[in-house]
Amino acid sequence: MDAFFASVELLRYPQLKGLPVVIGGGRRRVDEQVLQRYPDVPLSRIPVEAFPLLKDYVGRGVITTATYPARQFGVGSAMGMMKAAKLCPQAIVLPVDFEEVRRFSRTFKGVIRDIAPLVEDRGIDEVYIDFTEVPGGQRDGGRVLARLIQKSIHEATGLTCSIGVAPNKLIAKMASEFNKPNGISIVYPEDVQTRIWPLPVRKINGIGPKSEAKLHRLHLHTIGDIAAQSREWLVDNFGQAYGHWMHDAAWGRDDRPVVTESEPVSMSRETTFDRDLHAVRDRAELGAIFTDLCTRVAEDLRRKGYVGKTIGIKLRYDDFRTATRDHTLDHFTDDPALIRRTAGQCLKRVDLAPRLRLLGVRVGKLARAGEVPQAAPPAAPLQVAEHTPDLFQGG
DNA sequence: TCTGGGGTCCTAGGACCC
DNA sequence: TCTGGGGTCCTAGGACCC
Repeated sequence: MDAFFASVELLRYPQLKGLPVVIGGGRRRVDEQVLQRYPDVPLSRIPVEAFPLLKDYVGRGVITTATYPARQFGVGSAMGMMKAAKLCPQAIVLPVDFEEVRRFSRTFKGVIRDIAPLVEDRGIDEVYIDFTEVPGGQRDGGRVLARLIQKSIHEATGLTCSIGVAPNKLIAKMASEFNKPNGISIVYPEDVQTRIWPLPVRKINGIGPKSEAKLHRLHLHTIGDIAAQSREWLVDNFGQAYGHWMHDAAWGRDDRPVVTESEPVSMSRETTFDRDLHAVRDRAELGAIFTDLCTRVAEDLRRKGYVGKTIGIKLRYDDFRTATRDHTLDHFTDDPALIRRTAGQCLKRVDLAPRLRLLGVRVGKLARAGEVPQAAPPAAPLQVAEHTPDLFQGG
């Protein structure tokens, strides 16, 4: 989907079309205060001047999506709001409305499944679609079906998307970016040398900032540069698994199937604080946040019908270092109190001297609630000795 | 003025078992 | 008396993706 989060907001506020708009930020919903000044005005009639600007933003958020006009200023996904404010202070800022975005996500995926049933979820705004057996899926290299999907999504949602059609997922993903927004791009196997090799290495889905930097140090900049290396050389420099994968990727080889169903591996909740907190000095505040995170993961588990065995915590220190600890129980649970107690024990195994900027709670080793061997004993006997208050509790 | 939140997968060492 | 070899699980960290 093209600039998905932003496009969803533009449906509500069409008066912002053509303007630089960024979506993102933390919990400071500046917009609500501003927009509440117009209680009886339809959303689409609220004057543009009333919307909050990036230059007035305060907080630790990052940008989730920027409209194309905003991107002209160099702002984009994952950029800190404060940095973006320097590049484009006049941009309008809106918070993420997850419920609304999820609603549109379900709608567009439903439209696609009605046309082509083999769909793999790739997050809220992306899917892989297997065209192979869809009637008409081969006409004009897939362009006819791609157009039909675009048209159907637009009719159902008013939103545009970009589609890449290729022999495999790896190339299709790259192709989908060739004609953004509202574009279609067909890449045939014989096009790899002319259309893929000139691209920067970072365009390969699976090469991130770290690998890019290492490739640059080795004087490899384009995908063609990687393809020119021997498999052995890549294995020597990047290890067995990654080296082989990189060689295949550079040659456009990818045999991963489109996976239509999958089970979750873990569920987690985490939060970055407005200001860094100290385990001792801000104990009460941290304790409340910690308990809330545990409660929310437990709610997520119950709502979705899962139980988990491994309870973990995640801390981020003021210098951005991350620490994780986890503990595997001998039975499955979705009990918030047990999650809280177990996570509390994990807390005792990390350094709590530096200030913290983030706290998270994770439950892994999931199983469907109905399919575990035996029901979790409600008052599971976590050893009495272990059941001493953790740092965020008591007193 | 740094850098969200929710995920997956991989690696590597150690425990433990046969 | 000198250290096998394979497998699985647990834990911590990290790369990467949307």
